[in-house]
Amino acid sequence: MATRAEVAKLAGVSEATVSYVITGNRKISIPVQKRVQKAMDKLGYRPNRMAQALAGGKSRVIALLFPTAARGVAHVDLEYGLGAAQAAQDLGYHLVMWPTLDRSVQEVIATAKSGLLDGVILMEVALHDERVEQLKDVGIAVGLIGRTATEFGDEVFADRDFDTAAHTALNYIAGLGHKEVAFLTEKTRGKPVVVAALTRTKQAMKAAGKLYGVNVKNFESTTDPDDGAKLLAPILDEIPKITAVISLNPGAMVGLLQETNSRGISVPGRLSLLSMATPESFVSATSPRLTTISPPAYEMGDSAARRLIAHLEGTGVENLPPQLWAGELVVRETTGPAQA
Amino acid sequence: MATRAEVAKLAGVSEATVSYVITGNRKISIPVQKRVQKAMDKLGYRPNRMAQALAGGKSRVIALLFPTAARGVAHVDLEYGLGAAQAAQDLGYHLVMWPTLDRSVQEVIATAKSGLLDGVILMEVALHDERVEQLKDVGIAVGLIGRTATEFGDEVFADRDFDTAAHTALNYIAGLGHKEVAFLTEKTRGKPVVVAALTRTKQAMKAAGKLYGVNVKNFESTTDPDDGAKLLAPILDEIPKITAVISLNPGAMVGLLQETNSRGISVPGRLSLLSMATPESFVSATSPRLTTISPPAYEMGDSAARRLIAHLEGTGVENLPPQLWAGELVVRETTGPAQA
DNA sequence: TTTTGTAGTTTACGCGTGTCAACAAAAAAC
DNA sequence: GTTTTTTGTTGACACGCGTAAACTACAAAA
Repeated sequence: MATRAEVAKLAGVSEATVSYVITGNRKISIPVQKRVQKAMDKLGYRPNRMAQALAGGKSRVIALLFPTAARGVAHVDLEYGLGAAQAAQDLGYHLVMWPTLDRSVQEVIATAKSGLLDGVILMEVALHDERVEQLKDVGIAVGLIGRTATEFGDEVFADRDFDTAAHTALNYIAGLGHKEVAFLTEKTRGKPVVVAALTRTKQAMKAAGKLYGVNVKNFESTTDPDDGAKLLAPILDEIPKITAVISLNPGAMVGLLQETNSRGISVPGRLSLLSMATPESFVSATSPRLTTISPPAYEMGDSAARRLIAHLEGTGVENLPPQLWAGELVVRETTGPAQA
Repeated sequence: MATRAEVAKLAGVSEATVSYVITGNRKISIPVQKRVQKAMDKLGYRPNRMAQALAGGKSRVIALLFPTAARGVAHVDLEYGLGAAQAAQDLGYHLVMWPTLDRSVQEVIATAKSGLLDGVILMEVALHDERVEQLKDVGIAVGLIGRTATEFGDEVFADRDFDTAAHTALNYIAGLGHKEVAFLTEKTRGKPVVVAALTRTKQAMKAAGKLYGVNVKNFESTTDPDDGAKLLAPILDEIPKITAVISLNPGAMVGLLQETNSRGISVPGRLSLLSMATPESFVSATSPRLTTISPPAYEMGDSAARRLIAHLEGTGVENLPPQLWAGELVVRETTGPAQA
């Protein structure tokens, strides 16, 4: 653990010069730069991050909040996290995992005030998310995976492109001849948190339905597969002409799929199923395998982290990955032409 | 962001006294303690973690390595992470997510030398895992989820209790009258990393098989469900008397299950299926739902983190959660009596 | 009264860095 | 040749805390 002083002595320069070589905040002549670089290499020098953070007032650490209560923690959250963590590392930052049971940000704020955190990434964002205000009020930078009601502006976020996703879904479904479609969404258990994604998708589906001449009827369920299974009968009873189900609720969707199996309802013969939020790893377990339009979670995590860090560093928004992601339609075995 | 100096002035004591009140490393009279406490509360004081780390030589930050290459990152890894992160928070530590593509620890070592990391938790541990030596050689504390070949000693780890798991599995299976069992394990794609869990489970299954009078025949597959599906025919051809499959390979298991569905092989009539490593969230997608003995990943992450931190702080190993976890047998729909 | 002891508190410094203001040397302008 | 400007480098200090060593006050022992 060599220090700056040792590097300076070995290179025959002052400590300040070593610092400026590292940060590039002052012009240093090429020969001196080389001497310093050589000395650093020889000593295996790495600046002490704690000292950097203390002197510079920035820790270059961000936190990713995992809300563990409302609907549990899904595999998709892990992908967000891995994408964000990898991006952070690429940019010289680090990402700490921050599980929260109750969506409270008190501890996060305290930790940020203690200098450990420069910023926070939130998931499962509500349309009116008080966490965002609370954090911004005390001067903590916030990045979102998802988005509040605020229109673009200077918000730092990565989110699904709900409009495009809905259009892709209904264009595909309408193309197969389906006219009556059930749209399966989530009902939060316990504390009601209206996630922004839900509202936005509902709106987008409504609009896209009109555009493609498809009747979209909304159904709700918890994320418990058993609840999804119980929904099959009501859906078919209420509107017998329904020939397709599009779901934003992966848990309920697999339950519903299982129920079709056990009741001998042909998929995709009688009913086509399209999931808008099922992670790749999950699909392999379903049979028949679900047709999906899933958001690229890893890339969204990456984008959110890069945007937050760009915001922290005050660098521009050029060369950043996209803000909105529609996700690709992957046709598998649960969708087909509507019955005549 | 009040500082120690302000607290000291408000309380009418020296800065050192404030420090000692916080750390408890010197005896301070009760009245003074109360004055200081009151001053801290009034100012909303939080010690600056960067300064603490710099002065104290400890960052109280640990990293969790996510190996993203060999078999991808599974949901179980997220649970390890959440358990470890929560434990860390409870103990005043923080856990950074550290994805690694190639199992290299060079960057981790560099970061630890820079003072940001006090220790590291490794997953997917090999019997002879060079990462452990590399880290320990440079004085970085290591905790394991899993375990190397080293017998207990002073190793810091949480691992599955393979013997108990194997006994539970075979006791249950033998009790159903099965005599010939296929044991389905993982074949690493690409770089061959022999994960310790694999070796240990094989041994345990062998021993337990003898004990319960069950013939256990080993089969290998990648974690790709399609590969698992392809294994059904060979298994039934090679040893027609096989009536049960026990799997350590969740991916292959779901593929195999799907293959029984599509080939009309009755589960559990003709073949019973028992998975030893399928996360809860995954099970809900399978139909019929898999009987499992799964390790409690959250608790194992918790245990590993607590043990690593206890090691770092030099506190004893009393009051720590268990080191070995067998996991509970959850009987669902894929196991039943052996055919006569 | 002096000495010894002890509990409680403070002084003083180090941890390793970022960066401002000052400075020397070289180049440019006059 | 002198003054001004530019370029490159450095000394000095601040960041906020932990802690060893010194010190004070006061009680107990001699």
